[in-house]
Amino acid sequence: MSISKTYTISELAQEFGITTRTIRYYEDEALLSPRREGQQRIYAEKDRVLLKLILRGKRLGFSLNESKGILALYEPGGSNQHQLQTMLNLLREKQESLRRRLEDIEMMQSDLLEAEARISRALIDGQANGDADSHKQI
Amino acid sequence: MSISKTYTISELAQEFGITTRTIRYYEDEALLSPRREGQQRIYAEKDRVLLKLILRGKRLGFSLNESKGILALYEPGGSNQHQLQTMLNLLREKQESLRRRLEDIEMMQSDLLEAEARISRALIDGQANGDADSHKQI
DNA sequence: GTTCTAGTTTACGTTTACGTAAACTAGAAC
DNA sequence: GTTCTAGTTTACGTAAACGTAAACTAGAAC
Repeated sequence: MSISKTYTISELAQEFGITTRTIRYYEDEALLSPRREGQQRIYAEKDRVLLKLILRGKRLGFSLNESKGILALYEPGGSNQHQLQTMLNLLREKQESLRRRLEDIEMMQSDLLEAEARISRALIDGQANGDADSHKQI
Repeated sequence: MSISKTYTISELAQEFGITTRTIRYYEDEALLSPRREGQQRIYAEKDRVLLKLILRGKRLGFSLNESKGILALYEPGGSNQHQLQTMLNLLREKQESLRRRLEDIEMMQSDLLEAEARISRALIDGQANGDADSHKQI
């Protein structure tokens, strides 16, 4: 196996447009646990992927704690039947919640499309009047 | 026109599974502005719709301030060409951001599907062994 | 050897989005 | 008339997710 690439904290910060403070905070919250070299943190590709997943979760409105739960699903562990079943259940919950969010997005998208049509119409109407009535409240 | 239905604050709170405190807070933040009857708040259907949009935004990870911006897009106003153009731009930004979120969801969904497959396999393997090795870390 | 440059720890501060408690009001029910 | 039952205002408290500043470390560059 080739020695996989590693990253410094500021490299990751720059790549994802966040601060180093944020990355260290995620470590405090036990979402990341990079290797140490002396006193410096060394991030492996795996850590980078985790960070990406965390930020994706954030954009979707998951709390760090929820994301933590999701990250656990990617880990190899969970050895016995009971733990595996628990993980499967959690997984399905998360999938459900994603489906709901998908619906939310779709509804909001169609709302925004309607709004766009309405505003576009108003713009065109305005041009037709040579913008004579642009002071009027519609 | 028929007199449209109105709601009390606790009716809305119950319908959406939130507290009255939350609803009043949204009013403080100028996201809602219900009618008053004496000292009581009376919510019209319009207010209910706004509330629904706010909560949808919340589920999608929008801050109240972002939602406020989105709500503005549904209002009739914005009379002159410049304002309309600004709104149109804002609209398209929001649509872009929704598209990104949609991608996030799709990626996370496929990740979760993979995880599900992996865990299901582990479960079945476990059964095949009569769970003999359930203590082993995989 | 000192002066950058990242990186680190520690710790207090801040914003957002409410929770929670206290003290008041006003109609309804008895 | 008082006792519920919503509803109201005011105000302090809180959890999450960082921001920000201070004081330190350690290798690199000169």
